[in-house]
Amino acid sequence: MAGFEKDFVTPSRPALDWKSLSLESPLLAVLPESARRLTRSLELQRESTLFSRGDGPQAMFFVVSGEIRLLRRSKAGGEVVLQRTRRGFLAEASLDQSTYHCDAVAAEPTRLLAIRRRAFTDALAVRGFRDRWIAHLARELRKARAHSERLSLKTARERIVHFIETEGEGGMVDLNQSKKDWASELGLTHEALYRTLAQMEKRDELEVDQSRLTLR
Amino acid sequence: MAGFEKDFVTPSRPALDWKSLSLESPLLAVLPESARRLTRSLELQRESTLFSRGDGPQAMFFVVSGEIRLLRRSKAGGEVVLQRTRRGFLAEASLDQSTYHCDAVAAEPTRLLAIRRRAFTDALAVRGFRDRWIAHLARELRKARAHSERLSLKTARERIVHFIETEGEGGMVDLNQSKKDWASELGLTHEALYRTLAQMEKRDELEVDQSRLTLR
DNA sequence: GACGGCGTATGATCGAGATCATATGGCTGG
DNA sequence: CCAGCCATATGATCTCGATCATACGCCGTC
Repeated sequence: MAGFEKDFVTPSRPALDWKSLSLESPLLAVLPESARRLTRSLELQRESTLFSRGDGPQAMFFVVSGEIRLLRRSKAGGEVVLQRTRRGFLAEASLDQSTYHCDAVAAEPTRLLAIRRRAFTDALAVRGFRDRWIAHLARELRKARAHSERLSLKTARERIVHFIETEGEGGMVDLNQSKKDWASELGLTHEALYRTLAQMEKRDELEVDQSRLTLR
Repeated sequence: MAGFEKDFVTPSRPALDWKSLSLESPLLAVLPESARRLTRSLELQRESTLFSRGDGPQAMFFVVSGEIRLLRRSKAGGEVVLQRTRRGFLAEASLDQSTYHCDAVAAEPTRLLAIRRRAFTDALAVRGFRDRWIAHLARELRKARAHSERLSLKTARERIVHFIETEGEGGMVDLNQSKKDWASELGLTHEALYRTLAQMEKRDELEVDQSRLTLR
């Protein structure tokens, strides 16, 4: 755990900037002061381990930048990615597990917040925070299920349309990521995405203006 | 809403069998008595609508049998499935929405429970139930994310391995569904699944014994 | 006991996307 | 200012899974 325990007993450290963190996530904005006091920032290098299977969860993590992957390694040496998190809470389900069931590894240099577990569960006793946490989980769940449904569509065109219909407003979305990243979110290679976008544009099914996509 | 409102004011109806419902879901097992009293059973025919976009949520639904699909219809007539639910809570995120953002339609004859919304949110104030609801959401979220991750794998073989590694125990799973249903969960046609299983078995990568799959 | 429906299984063919390759423009850091 | 990196973009080829077809065995029904 990379000397993680020590961080909480170290008396004083550079104060976190909760103003700007609040912009990262509405949930951080309402995190009670008592929990904020027991929150620390940490940085991980590429490939370094945040926690391992069997560890007891000590904290709730929030990825500020970079990427954490949850993975399960089989004896055969194969590894399977359970989840990738780039910005957002990590392993929300770990709160009520006595040990982690997977490993967490930084896929690139990553900055995250660690909210002491006990402080976080105490925060959940606070009505306002708890309600938002429930709402957060429910929203993430809806998003994840829509994502699954999208990935089970077979053609690039269908996935694109599904994305615009579900993530957009009245047949229009503004991508807030590169097309390359979008391609991987859609479970496609970037080549396939570029091609399909070009084709749909030629057929007048879609209008592409930078990162703004409009369905016809 | 299929005369749904009326159900709650009708004074007495055949009592629900909470014993057997509790076996369906551990959450139903701990649903407080006050909420149980405001729970009704309903049956929907194939193609009939449970609720429509713009309706205010009146209840939390639990699908007992059959299938409900949440879908968004575009003006162009295209429809996009956001989620399919066969057994389990439906649209957990609807609790804190003032109106539904999608339609809900029965894909086949479906039996479900409707827990009056107010009764459900009141139940969430009860500590024991709330904690379990949070745990439920977190677990479903983990499952949904693992599912997405699996669907973003490109080959049938990889998806099968991912499934066994994540859903199974020590490289072994017991499917509790037909291979055909499993194929659709994996985002494959059943033909592709049968073929890949046969191939993996021939190569001694996998042992298939009825619904029991063991990875080597 | 015949029939129909469904899950299981495999063969043949086709096509969409993966893969590999190449090119261009923009941004950044030395 | 140039070199290098990355997102964008498109061409050529190949592969895996989708699709269509056929068959078998099980089970419940009439």
